[in-house]
Amino acid sequence: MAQCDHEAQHHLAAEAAKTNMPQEEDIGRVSALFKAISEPSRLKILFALRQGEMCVYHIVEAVGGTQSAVSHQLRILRDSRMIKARRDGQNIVYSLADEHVLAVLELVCTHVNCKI
Amino acid sequence: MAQCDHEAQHHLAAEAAKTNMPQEEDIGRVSALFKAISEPSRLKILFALRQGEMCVYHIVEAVGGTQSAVSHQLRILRDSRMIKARRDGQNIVYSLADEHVLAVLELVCTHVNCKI
DNA sequence: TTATTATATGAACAGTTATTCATATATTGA
DNA sequence: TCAATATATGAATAACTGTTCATATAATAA
Repeated sequence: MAQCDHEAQHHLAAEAAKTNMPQEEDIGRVSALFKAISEPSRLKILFALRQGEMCVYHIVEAVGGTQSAVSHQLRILRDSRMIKARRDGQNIVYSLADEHVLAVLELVCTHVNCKI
Repeated sequence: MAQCDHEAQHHLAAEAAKTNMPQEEDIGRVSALFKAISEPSRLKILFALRQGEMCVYHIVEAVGGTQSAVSHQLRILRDSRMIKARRDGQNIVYSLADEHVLAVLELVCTHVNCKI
């Protein structure tokens, strides 16, 4: 049993936390979203797409790495709805899914004090 | 070579992306930050701490799991500066590091609610 | 149709990470 | 001092993830 000096206060907070804890499913969705943008290669792709939509070839040109690796990462970003894709002839053109993506990126950059 | 219909436009975007790509070090810092909050167990801890500061025992009460596992996750969150700790007698009391943490959580929750 | 180009994907391997278990450290009270 | 409590941590293991390689799919042109 906990015997801390703030037993009553912390217990209330813990109870409130349990009450307000998002559903397991939502926790999973949010963590999946964070996970999608927690790898340097994927983060670079997102930063690159701030400049506008690009097909795979130019994304590879912008971020480096092999076409295969970039394709795999694009798939993950797409599955987690960070980016969207449309076919245009032989090419698939990718772009950021919506303004929330950019907002999250910039907010976190502020948090870590890095200039973008 | 890329032969897409938007060669000129995409090439410009790719060049701009390379020019504006954050330093490798900053990419690493941002992705590390996302990684810290991309696991369900850590995310639950952050959601719990929205209710206010808590000692380890009550965090365990709020999010479940073993004391050891929670302590390991607290360490990761602390190292990545998502939470801060202070000793209070026998207890270590944890709280969210600053308002950015909450802001990021809520922004992403909004994003998830809008989409998916 | 076949050849070429652009992109995607399955499998395997290497590197990473979360949990458990046992134990260590630190504080308090007797 | 010793015992009890609260928290942290090292090691081991299992699960997960990113990349590479080879190949598949899809669109276009000849």
